[in-house]
Amino acid sequence: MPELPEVETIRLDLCAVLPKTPIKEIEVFYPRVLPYDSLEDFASRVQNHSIVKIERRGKYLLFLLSSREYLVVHLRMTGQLLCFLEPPLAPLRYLSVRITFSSREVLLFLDQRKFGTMYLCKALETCKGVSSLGIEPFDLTPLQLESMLSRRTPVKAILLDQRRIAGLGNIYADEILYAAGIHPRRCGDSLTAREIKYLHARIQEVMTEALKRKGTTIRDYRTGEGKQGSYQNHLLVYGRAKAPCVRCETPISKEKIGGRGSHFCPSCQR
DNA sequence: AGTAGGACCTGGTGGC
DNA sequence: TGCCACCAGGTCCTAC
Repeated sequence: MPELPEVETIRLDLCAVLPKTPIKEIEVFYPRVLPYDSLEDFASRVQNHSIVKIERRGKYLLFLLSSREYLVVHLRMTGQLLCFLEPPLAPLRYLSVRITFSSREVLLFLDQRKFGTMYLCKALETCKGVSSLGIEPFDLTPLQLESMLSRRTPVKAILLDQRRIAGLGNIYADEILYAAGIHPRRCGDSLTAREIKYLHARIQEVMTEALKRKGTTIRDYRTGEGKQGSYQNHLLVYGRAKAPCVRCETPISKEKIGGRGSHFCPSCQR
């Protein structure tokens, strides 16, 4: 689920509410949430340390601990992070991890599909997943985009490749390409300089708007405050297969491109 | 270097 | 209504 605007929204919300007090206890209810660390090692390295800062790279959340280690979290498809002042009384479905602070607040990691992961790392440069991430969309220059596109690969696959651009996912890739009027199957090296410049601007525009609206809630995504985002009300192609294009009324197509369901207007996107 | 497919999971939806 | 195949916002791995 969560792409850059969603993860950034969660980060901002958690920055406002997460306590600065030490972590008293960390309970793991689904062991595979920790792909690299043993439960004991993980708990002992987190316990008694506080969260100093929350950063983000691509779709990863990075909790800097007072031990100088990073607690790295990836929400994958259905992960949620919610902070409560008091631990909820009723047992929660899909609870993967519960972090309890010495001031009694709790941070819950809920994950219906259980794809989400958590691990510790000493330095981001050597951190699995994070170290190979590409450029943040907001830092991307038109020139960098041009060099990424100079290959015989569908432009959609290039936008989704986290080693190139970090943070774009399936929803926003479809929306960006629609806004840019570019067919997702076009090879990167077929784009003109003018198209690349326009595409670059649409990346910035869609990401800015999605962030402003605190992300897209299709089903599971919630902000750090447990609320829905609202960009789903502004989607023009994603999830609109067979519905009329808002510009030309041609039915929106849906095809598998680069292994992902891709929505586009066969008339507006060439 | 590329891409296609399967794996990891659970649950909602659409078709019959 | 009931069942089942298929699909889902992400990433990693293997095989071609």
